[in-house]
Amino acid sequence: MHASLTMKKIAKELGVSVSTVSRALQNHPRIGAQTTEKVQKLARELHYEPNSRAINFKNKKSYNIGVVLPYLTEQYFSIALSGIEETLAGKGYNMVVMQSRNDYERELAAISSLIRHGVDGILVSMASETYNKSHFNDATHKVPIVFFDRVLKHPKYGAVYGDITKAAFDMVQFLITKGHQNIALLNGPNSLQATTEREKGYIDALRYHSLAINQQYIKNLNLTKEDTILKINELLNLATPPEVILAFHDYIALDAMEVCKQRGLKINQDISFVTFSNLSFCSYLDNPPIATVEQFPGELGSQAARLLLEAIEQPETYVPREIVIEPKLIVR
Amino acid sequence: MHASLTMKKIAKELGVSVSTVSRALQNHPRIGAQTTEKVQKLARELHYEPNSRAINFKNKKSYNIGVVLPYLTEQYFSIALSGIEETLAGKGYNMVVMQSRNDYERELAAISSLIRHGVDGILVSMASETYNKSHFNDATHKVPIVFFDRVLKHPKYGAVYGDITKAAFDMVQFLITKGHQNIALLNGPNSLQATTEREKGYIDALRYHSLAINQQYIKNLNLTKEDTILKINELLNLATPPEVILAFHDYIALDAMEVCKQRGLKINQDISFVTFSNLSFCSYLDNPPIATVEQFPGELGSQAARLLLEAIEQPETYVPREIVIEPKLIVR
DNA sequence: CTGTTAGCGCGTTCAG
DNA sequence: CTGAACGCGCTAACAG
Repeated sequence: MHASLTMKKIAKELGVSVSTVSRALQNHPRIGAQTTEKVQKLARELHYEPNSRAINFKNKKSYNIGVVLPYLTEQYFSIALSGIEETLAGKGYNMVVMQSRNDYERELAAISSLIRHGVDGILVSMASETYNKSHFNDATHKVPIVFFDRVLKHPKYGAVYGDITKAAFDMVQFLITKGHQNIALLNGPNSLQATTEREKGYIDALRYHSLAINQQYIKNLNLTKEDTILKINELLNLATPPEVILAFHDYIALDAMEVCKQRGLKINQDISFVTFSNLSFCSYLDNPPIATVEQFPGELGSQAARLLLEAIEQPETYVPREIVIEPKLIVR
Repeated sequence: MHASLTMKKIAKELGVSVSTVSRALQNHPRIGAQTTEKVQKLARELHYEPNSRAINFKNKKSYNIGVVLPYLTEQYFSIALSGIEETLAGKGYNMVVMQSRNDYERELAAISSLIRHGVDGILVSMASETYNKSHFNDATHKVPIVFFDRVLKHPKYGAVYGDITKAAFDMVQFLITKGHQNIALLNGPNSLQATTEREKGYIDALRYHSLAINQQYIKNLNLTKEDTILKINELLNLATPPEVILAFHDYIALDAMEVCKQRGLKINQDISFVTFSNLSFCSYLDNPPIATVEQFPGELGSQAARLLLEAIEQPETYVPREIVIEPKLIVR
């Protein structure tokens, strides 16, 4: 770690002014050819690199984007993150990542930390425990915010998400046409917008096919394994247990499957599962969920990043808007 | 996005000097109680927040740490990343993440981008395609570098990694005592230090138990699925195919298992697998690898972060060193 | 073509 | 107790 080499030093060395050095380094046309050459030569020899902190300071930009999401160890989010990184990198931005762990306080702390660290904008996938949303309002006075996947729908914010209602509708319809009638829903927590939408699609499809809605078939989960075990047992204990279960995502399905197996049920025979995420390892299972909804998390992240960059780079013309990514039903 | 609120404005508003505002905001003892109160009150009302870019600039610190790793969608790395994030967050640092995708050029670009963005230090898990290491040398003149997991062993760099030789030795010994003799190794690429170490442990254990080394049982993979399929087929086509296969990591084992199944072999009966990572979803498999090595990636990341913070915060006393995390054999 | 000056926002030293 | 002045490194408007 050398003592930092500044333009000042190379200016003194060459007996020219700092601004001449500055201009020579950026090939300013109004600088003499041999002066420019002389400066660039010495800069190269000394391995001069401009101090990015000074430049950021002057430009009021850091070219850093904050990302706040529940867990980066969840494959779904890590794929989204990968999409974000790719898009940002292409535009010269870097990505600062923080996990909320689905906790409101942590989400709050993450956002304020990012702002204090001087990011140019923030991408957020909301924590499931976030009921009070005022911190987003505070933050957006400082930097633009765009939501992805777990979004807050409000004209003030950009948002990129999948059409969960349609996905749920399509999924249930598919199950009905396959002859299933007793279809249960292991849904997410109430705090997530998608939970309501998923339930709506589920109910709409049943109604559309003139099937009764059984409220006992609808369970909201808090995303802990314990709760999943509790709720799947409640379903299995019903007088008429479901034949198919729509699970919020693959890990919920896996935990529920375990319980079924322990109770002597054969997966995809006595009971089947379908899910709302399409994680790669499911293809390695002997009895994977029979259908799943691909939500294209990478695309989600990428589009959100693009929207945020627009907000940052064209603030005058930018209008917060929502982008909907069509999910795709995949039958295995 | 408001026009930025600076100390200057609140100073003018109150008819005091900027330095008074500065001092009042940090509760400087030599400022009058009511002045301090007055300043802090207005600052609160106006939601004043110090401009971190200015502070970073002055302090020559960004409190940002760069992390470069192959793929953040690989669970192993995302767990490491999670450990890094947690440790850094506790010390007020944020984490800037970039993927090398195992590509040398991308790794190079990532490191130089991070330096240009002004990070205070860099954590690296090397790309498998990185044969030329000079960029690390260049980079470390600007900021400290600490390696984790896929390390470059050199006195100049800090490094945190698992004792792969011992892990491989223990694993093979376990298999031998279980009565296995024909043990093959689906190893990583040659560019990774761990590949050599794993092979050494494997060979040492066989020798220790006076078993012959069969070079045909040792395969190096380039981590593509195609190559895995190729090499497992080569093993299965041998006159005496192996009974057990040590796989570099779980995804390699899964791909290899697929091939075995297609060829009519029963997993854990005709042929068994053991692996060098312990990914959560394996517990959901009907026939998971019979044993695995837990390498504690979160701990690896966390320790590397701690080491790097030491390098950053106590540069005078810091001496680059290596920290070895003992892997643990897990029998299922 | 090049040097001087000013300023970005903040902390700190030096005066008073 | 408080203000003025300076400097961090770089860029750019303003003078020559």
